[in-house]
Amino acid sequence: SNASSPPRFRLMMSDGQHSLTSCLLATQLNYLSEENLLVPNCVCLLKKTINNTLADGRRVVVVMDMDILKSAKETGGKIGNPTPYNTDGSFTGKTPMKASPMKASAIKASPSKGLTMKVSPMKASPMKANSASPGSSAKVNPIASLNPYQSKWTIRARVTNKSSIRTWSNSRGEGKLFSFEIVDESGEIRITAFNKEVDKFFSLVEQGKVYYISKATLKPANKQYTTLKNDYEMTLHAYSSIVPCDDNQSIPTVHCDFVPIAELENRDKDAIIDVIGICKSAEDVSRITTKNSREVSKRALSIIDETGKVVTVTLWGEEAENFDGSTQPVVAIKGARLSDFGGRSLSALFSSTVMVNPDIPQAFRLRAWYDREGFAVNSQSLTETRSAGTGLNMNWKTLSDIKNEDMGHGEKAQYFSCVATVLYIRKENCLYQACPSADCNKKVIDQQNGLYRCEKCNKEFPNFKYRLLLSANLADFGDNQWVTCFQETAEALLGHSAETLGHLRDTDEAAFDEVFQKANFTTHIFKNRVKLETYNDESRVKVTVMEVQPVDHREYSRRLLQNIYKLAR
DNA sequence: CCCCCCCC
Repeated sequence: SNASSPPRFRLMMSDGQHSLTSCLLATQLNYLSEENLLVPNCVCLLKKTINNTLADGRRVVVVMDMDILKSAKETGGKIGNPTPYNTDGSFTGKTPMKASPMKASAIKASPSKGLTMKVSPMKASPMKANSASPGSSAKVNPIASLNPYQSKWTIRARVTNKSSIRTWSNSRGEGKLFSFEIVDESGEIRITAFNKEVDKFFSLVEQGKVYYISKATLKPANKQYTTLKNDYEMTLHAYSSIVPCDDNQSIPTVHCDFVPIAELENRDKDAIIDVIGICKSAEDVSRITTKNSREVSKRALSIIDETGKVVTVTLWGEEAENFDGSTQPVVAIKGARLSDFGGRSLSALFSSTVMVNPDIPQAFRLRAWYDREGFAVNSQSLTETRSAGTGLNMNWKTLSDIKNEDMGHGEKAQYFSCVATVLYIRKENCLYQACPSADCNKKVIDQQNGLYRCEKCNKEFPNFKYRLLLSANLADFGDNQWVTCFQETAEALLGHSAETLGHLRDTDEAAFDEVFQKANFTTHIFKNRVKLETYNDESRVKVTVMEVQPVDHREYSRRLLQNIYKLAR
């Protein structure tokens, strides 16, 4: 080899009828090991290497691919006379080597004349375990044996994860693609189809089915983008072949290593894990804008398993849009990523497989457990959520609890949620004229000259804005409670803006009254702050409504059932 | 030839 160029190795090879002297790059030489003596097109004998890399005394019989021979030819190898060697490296003196009949195939030698080369393959031993399926002349190669230096192979594998069609547009062009993952007994690999191959193969390739696949291009996988255990990935091209296979008993189906939810606390951030649980509750789907200003749908689920722990899982895109959690299905995800958001949470990736009510024993076990007792367990979530959302980590109280538990008597204010019905809302003094400055809500003084003075801003304005400050009496089955609602919560309760109400009060008293009538006896979820306040030596518990939300009756009923269940045992 | 894995 030349010191200034990448090291090359001179090889002498023979297929039994022809011999070849070739130069290979060191990287190609790495393939010359026992593990890949697999491709039957050509039997070659590695006589010696100049470098010490393989100079460990071994003589290696290498079964190589046509493309290697071809590229070897182009890089300086030359076809010579037959020079057969025994597998121990000794010269037989005869031709050809142990030959089995097989139809000849041709290679084109570039650049000029076509060159036909007969091949008489020797059956390499690793192939025997994967002999051809009945009625097929194709030999089946293990996925693990594939590499870019051999192209004559056929694999038989099951589709474990199929993407939807995606388009791209960048400086290098635009197009569409889809990809899928396949598995056989030996390993797994990702396959990508572009443009025309998308049209040709997208509908043929189905999740879970088994296919014979051949004539695709292998290239190194970018490990940055894949968690599959393969150094290569596959690209389909015009001549690629994908043929459905019915004889699929031996091909493994998707295998999951489900991690119990409670166990997620001990796993590392960014771990890729499989998880299964009952979807206890699901958010509505929502649209968010990413940092790269892309719009995407998302939906968070809360899933629970036999450990009694709950974790939030986020689905994205179509998966989020199509998910229906209303029947509390079993959800299994292969390859979800563990994040540390909110303590511990999970996110589905593009490479994840999301299965709803999968036909697997773990799913049936979970279903039985949940319907029998799981629904009522005092579950704890690994994911702390600040928003109302799931209703799993809410501090639910009845109104009588406020008094019985002396809520708000401590140093800090306490927060609780309740389901309660409006008994009465005071109309009197519910609206005030406030400073029109954006961040100031101070009550203004009517100067009676068309101007309104704000003491806080120390300014006079020709206008004011209406703001709401409601006193309302709420009741549940056990007690009632006076609460205060400021602007936003008051607007939510009354269903009108402060501005509208102010205008109504000034112009149409009957309509104004009706708004209050309508709000009476409505039931909501109230999220409240409670604090004991002392004014003029008189202490009273003050409850302020922070949020008013509609009752999710399904979720509320479940909670009631759960409470009944707890009382009953 | 893609390679986006996001948000709170």
